[in-house]
Amino acid sequence: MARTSEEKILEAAQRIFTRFGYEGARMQQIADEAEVNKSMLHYYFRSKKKLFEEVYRDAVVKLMPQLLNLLNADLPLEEKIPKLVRRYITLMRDHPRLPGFIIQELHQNREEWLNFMDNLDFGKPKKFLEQVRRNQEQGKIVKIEPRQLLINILSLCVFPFAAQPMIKYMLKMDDAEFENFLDVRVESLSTFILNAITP
Amino acid sequence: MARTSEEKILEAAQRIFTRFGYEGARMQQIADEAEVNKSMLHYYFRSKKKLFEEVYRDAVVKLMPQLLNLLNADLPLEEKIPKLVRRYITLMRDHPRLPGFIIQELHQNREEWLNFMDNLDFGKPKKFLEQVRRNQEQGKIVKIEPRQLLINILSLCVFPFAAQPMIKYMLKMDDAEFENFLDVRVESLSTFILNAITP
DNA sequence: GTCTATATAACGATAGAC
DNA sequence: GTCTATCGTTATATAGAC
Repeated sequence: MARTSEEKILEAAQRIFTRFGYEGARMQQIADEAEVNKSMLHYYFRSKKKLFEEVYRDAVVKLMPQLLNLLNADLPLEEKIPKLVRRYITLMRDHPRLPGFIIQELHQNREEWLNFMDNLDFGKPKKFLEQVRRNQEQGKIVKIEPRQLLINILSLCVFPFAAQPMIKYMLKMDDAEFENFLDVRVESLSTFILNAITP
Repeated sequence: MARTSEEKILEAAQRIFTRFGYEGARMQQIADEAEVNKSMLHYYFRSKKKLFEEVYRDAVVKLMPQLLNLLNADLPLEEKIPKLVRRYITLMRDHPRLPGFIIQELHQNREEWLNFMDNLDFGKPKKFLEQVRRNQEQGKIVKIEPRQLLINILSLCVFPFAAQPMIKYMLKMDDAEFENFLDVRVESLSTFILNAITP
C-alpha cells in the first residue's frame, strides 16, 4: 500500500475501462475501485476523457511495440513464427482484456483515433513483409500475399482473446478449460502456420 | 417509405447500437436516425434495454446459425472449408460491424448474457468437431485438436472484420484497398487452411 | 399512434473548507 | 492533497393532450 493515489486511480481505471468501455465506465465506479474520493480523479486527471486516454495509451504501448519488435526481428521465418506465437500469446494471457479493448474502443471518432495512434508511433511491419516476400522469391515458402500472412498470424493469436466469452460459450469451456486450450494452442498454432506456408 | 415506425426505429437502432454500443448510443440519436419522435421508441419497445436486446438478437441470428449450418453441413472437409470461408466472409462483408458488436457488447453481465444466448439456441459445432476427428483418424488430415482447427478457421475469417480499423491503420489501407484485401483473402485463406491440415 | 411537456435520476465536473 | 456539498447538464422514461 505504498502506492500513491494517482497510481491507485490509474490502475483502477485500467480495470474499469477495459471491462466496461469508455461510455460504460463511471467515474464513481473508478473511485470506489481505487478507494479514493471521486474528486481526486479530477484533481489528477482533470476529466474522464483524459483519464481514458492515459489508459488507452498504456494498453496500446503494452501490446503493439512488442508485436512489431517480434515481427521485424532478425530471425529466419521458421524460428520467428513459433517465437512470435509463444511470446505474444503469453503476453496477452497476462492482459486478456486488452486486445478487445484496443480494437473496439474509441473507433467512433475515426479522425481523432488516427491522430492519437500516430502520436504513439509504434512502427510498421515493413521489415516482416519484405522478409516474407524475399522468402517467397527464394521458394522457401509458398506463394502468399505478405499482408495476408501477417493478418493470418495476427488473427490466430489475437482473436481467441477478443472473442473469449463467445468461444467459451460455443465450446462449453470453463476458465480452467480455456487456459488449457491456450496451453495447447501455443504449440498447435506454430505447427499450423508453418505447415500452411511450407511448400 | 411504406415502412412502419416500428421498422424504422429498429433499423435505426441497428445502425446506432452497432456503431456506438449500448452505453454510447442515445435514444434521441436513434429517434433522429429513424425520423420519429423520441416517445415512439418507448411506445414500441418500452425501454432502451429491450430495444437493444432486439438488435443484439437480430445480430446473432444473422451470423451464428449460418455459421453453424456451414460447419455442420454434409460435405467433405476439402470442399466444406473453401465454401465456408467464401460464404461466411461474403456474409460479413454485408454486415461488417456485427462481428465486433456481437463479441464485445453485453459481456459485462456474464450471467445475463449466457441466459440470453441459451434462449437463442443456435446449435453447437458438434458435427464438425467429429468430422475433423474422423478425418484425422483416417489420416486424411494432420494431427490437430479439432477445437483448435475450428477456432483457427473462425479467427481467420472473423478477426479482419472485428479489427478492421487497426488493420487499415497498420497496413495503411483505405476503404477500397481493404475491400480489395478481402477479395484476395477469400482464395488466399482457403489455400492457407487446406495447406495447413494436409499431411 | 403521435406529439409536447415534464418528471426523475444519474453523470461529470467544480467550489471551497480544511 | 483530500474532503463535502453542490452545480449544470443530460439521459431515460412517463403523463397526458390530441
